Amino acid sequence: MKTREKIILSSLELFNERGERNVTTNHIAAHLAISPGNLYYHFRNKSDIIYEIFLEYEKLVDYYLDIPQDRSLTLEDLTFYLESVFDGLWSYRFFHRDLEYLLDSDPRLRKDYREFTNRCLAAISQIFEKMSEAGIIEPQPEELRSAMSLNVWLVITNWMAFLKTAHAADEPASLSLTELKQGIYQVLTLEIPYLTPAYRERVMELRERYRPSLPEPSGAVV
Amino acid sequence: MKTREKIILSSLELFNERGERNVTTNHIAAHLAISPGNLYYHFRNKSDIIYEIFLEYEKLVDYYLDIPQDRSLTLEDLTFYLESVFDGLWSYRFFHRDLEYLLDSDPRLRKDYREFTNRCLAAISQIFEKMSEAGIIEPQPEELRSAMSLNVWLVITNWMAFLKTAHAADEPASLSLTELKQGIYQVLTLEIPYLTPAYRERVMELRERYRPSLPEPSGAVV
DNA sequence: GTATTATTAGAGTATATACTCTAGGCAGTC
DNA sequence: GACTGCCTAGAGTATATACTCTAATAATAC
Repeated sequence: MKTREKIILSSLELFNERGERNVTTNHIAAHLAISPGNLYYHFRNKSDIIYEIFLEYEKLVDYYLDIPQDRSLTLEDLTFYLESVFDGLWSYRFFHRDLEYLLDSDPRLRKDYREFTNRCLAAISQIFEKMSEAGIIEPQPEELRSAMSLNVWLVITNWMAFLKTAHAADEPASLSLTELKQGIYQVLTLEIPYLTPAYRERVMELRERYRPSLPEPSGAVV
Repeated sequence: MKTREKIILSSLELFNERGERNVTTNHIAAHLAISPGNLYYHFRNKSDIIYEIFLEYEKLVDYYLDIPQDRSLTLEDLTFYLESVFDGLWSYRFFHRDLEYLLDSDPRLRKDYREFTNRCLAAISQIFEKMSEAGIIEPQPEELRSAMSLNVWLVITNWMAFLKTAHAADEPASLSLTELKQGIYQVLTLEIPYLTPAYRERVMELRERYRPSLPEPSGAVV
């Protein structure tokens, strides 16, 4: 593997594990057993590494959220979208953690991320539309659909932060993909009241599959 | 005003403006025109300042979310809760921005914040319960109510990050309390399907008051 | 083989950051 | 007026961090 690629992979790994703020370029070089000079031969600065990682993340999610226009959606499609999005969140989980700082330090990233968000929101809205076409949920006025899509986005992008901060374990790193996917349970909760009678039961079963196992982080009230 | 108190106020101000990560103890001292030594006479370290600020934040929100047990809730109560919570978020807006890092660097804060989250979730759930008692929303099973409460929490705590990252303006600081309160619109969106016929119209009017003015940040799809 | 280009090592640097240390001022009190 | 306790100044420090520079090595082209 090329050094450049190795740098990206290692950076992602370290960022995910320890948080971008806690990972220096020297750490990355040390982790790869290469010299700092070598790292800076391949990347002008830390921001550039992060930007490259973002481009990969963006590509992945755009790929997942490519909604077929020639056919209607099935429940399997919905499951795929949800699973994929949370897989993506997991693989690039450092990103949302320090998002604001990252966008403040790189105007390029800020612009791209803003457009990325808008694409995601449009995709979510489109999924809702096609779900109502498919008779899974009741049709909703445009305005409501777009507000709902935004809520879905907020729940998805904030679910990990919630887990990490509300988690009972004291070790911050102890977070699994399984727990992350309980976010799907939360997203499906948003859709419950809009389900058609024809699909209600099947979606509720789907949702049940992601129910947090006890002790659930949200339930335990002190 | 005592120096100690001035340090807390100035720190909060600077943290909110520039983000905790971009504000050093030296900045704080300089901003107050006191010496670093003086600052460290009053606080052992930066974490201690942040912890004190959190205690104030916690106290404020706990005060806002003190649900009266001897009477039922009105729409005015609901409005008050929503307005207050977003006021609180605004006043301590630096906090959620760097939350994960802050909790990782201070176990005391991690523990307290976890309990704080649980209290908030319990309060939201209680508000839902009392709203159904008051005939504002239809009663829901415990399980659904708790999942909904969590979604409300996720939307509330992530709304500001969304604004800051999806905002069209390039200046990161250009965010107003008014925009922040459009989060109320999003929260009320969550409740729409559960409204009773008796209250539906009034709540929809309330929601309308917080509708984002065009160009709305979420709507403009690229 | 030789010239050229791409890659790498590793020491080094300017700056920043959290925090320390010592000396001293000032207000009250006897 | 000197003692005491609280507060403050400001120079200083150890460490970290992002990044640079030079020289050497490996790969490739001719």
